[in-house]
Amino acid sequence: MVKTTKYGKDGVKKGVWTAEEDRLLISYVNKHGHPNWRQLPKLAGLARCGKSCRLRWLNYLQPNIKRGNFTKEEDDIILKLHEELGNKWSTIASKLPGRTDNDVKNHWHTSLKKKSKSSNIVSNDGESSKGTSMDKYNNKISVCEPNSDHVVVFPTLESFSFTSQPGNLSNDLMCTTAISNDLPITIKTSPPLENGNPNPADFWTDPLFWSHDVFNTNNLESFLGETEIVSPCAVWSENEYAWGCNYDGADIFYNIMQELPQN
DNA sequence: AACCAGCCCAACCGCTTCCCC
DNA sequence: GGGGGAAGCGGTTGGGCTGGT
Repeated sequence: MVKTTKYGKDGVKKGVWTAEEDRLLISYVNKHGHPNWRQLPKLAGLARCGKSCRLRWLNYLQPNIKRGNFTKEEDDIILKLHEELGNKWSTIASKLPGRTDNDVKNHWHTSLKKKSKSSNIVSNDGESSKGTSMDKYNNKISVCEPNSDHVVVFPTLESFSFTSQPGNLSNDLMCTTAISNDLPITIKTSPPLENGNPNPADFWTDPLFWSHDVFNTNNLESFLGETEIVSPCAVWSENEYAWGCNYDGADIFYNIMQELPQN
């Protein structure tokens, strides 16, 4: 940013706005509106370009601008919409009253991008999205279905077994998830296999690999004979693990979970 | 207290889209 | 249809702030 005041070769002022400039801009727009931004600075007595005036008004001076920290709800909306729309900041901002595209964009780059990175899902068509996090210290996995508000929280996560190194995919990569609550969740698990181990290669490519619906933990119990789901798991990178699940009839997700730091 | 690194965010730049003639 | 000007949009910059050493 040009925070110290500078002048362009055409005499146009750049840099941080002074209180007096703000006052002039507010006063003019309140009286006349802004039918023509290019003409506005001349008429308002400002040594700025129209673009600069427009930006200052839209991002800072117009009424009902909300300042201060983003709420958890706003964060969730941004994360969800960014997943659906990508960097369509103005569209995302339009869903958040009082927030500007610049606000949303800055907030994304300074805060949400990291959050988003720590909870990626890779779907079976190879595209990345977000929504899964693992907190093994608090025994929780959360799964957020792309393109919906639906979040499933697996309430207990009793054991993990990661036996391979980052980048490896082999038959000894297993994730054991024990569910004890009677929750209305749907999970597809791998069918019993001849050798007892799923093939991790299929895990990445075969959408039919997971074939059994389980509608609650009672069904799960009757299906598996025990309240334990064993699914293939890959060590994706340091502190990141991948596993697969499916619920509510949605397509197979290959979830990348980041191990959260212990509090 | 001084220095440094990383973060935050206001503002700019350049490209795209829209709209009017 | 197309040319030009205005507005909109997203990427990027960099000064100030803050927390750590």
